Amino acid sequence: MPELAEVAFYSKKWAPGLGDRVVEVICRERARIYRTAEPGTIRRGLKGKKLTGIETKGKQMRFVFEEASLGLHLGMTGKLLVKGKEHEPGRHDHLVIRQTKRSLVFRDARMFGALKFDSSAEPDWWVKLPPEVVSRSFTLKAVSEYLRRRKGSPLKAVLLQQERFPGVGNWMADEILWRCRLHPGRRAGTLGDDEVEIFFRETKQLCRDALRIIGTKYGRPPASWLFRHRWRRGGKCPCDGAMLERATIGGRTTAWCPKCQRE
DNA sequence: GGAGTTGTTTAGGA
DNA sequence: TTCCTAAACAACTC
Repeated sequence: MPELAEVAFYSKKWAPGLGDRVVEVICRERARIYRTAEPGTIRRGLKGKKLTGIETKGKQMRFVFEEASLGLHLGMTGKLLVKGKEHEPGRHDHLVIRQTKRSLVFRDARMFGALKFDSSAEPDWWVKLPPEVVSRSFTLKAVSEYLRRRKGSPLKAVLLQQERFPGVGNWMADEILWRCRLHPGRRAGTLGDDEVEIFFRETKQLCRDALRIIGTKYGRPPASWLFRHRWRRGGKCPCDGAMLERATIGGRTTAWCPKCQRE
């Protein structure tokens, strides 16, 4: 489920644990989320440490402890919860961090999520993440160059590239292209300068809007967004009422309006 | 029972 | 080399 704004929202779920110390770490050892970090390392590295900070970049999260960083990606079905300090881990609770007053829980049914651990303050895997779409260093020039580099790819596939559009996922990509009135199957190299500029502007703006609406209180986007119509059978374009189309583009289910987003 | 799911990585082909 | 696509991962819902 989680894209940029949902990740921002979920990261705050563990905020009640800020300033409190880790008493015990429970890992479901064989869970696939440990493919990128040893459970033993995480257990030893976090025990006794105080949670001091929470950050997100795109779909990545980082929980900062004293002399330790825990990286966390929610994958497709990951969720963060806070439970009582005696919380008995459920079937999909693969990581439970017990503090003095509560348990911080990472729950993930499909286990596409992943963890990372480092005992330094600024681990490479965090520092080297690409600039956020809403930041100043996300520029028209960078987007324009990237579109040229991926000139043969459909726009939908390009927007899903985390190295350039960190945090953009399936529904956000559809929403951006719908706002731009660009067909998702359009090849990246065929855009004119004016279209590139619109693409750049709408990408940034949608990320801002999503963070505002979903990022802090998990609000529901207004009915004027494609979001509210894209999954419904017989969904209609909120702009002109035309029946939405659906197909696999860039390997993912894609919805668009055939009337305003012409090929 | 089968198809589909808001993500990422990797293998292999062009 | 570089870029692009499809498959694999796993569990749940419709």
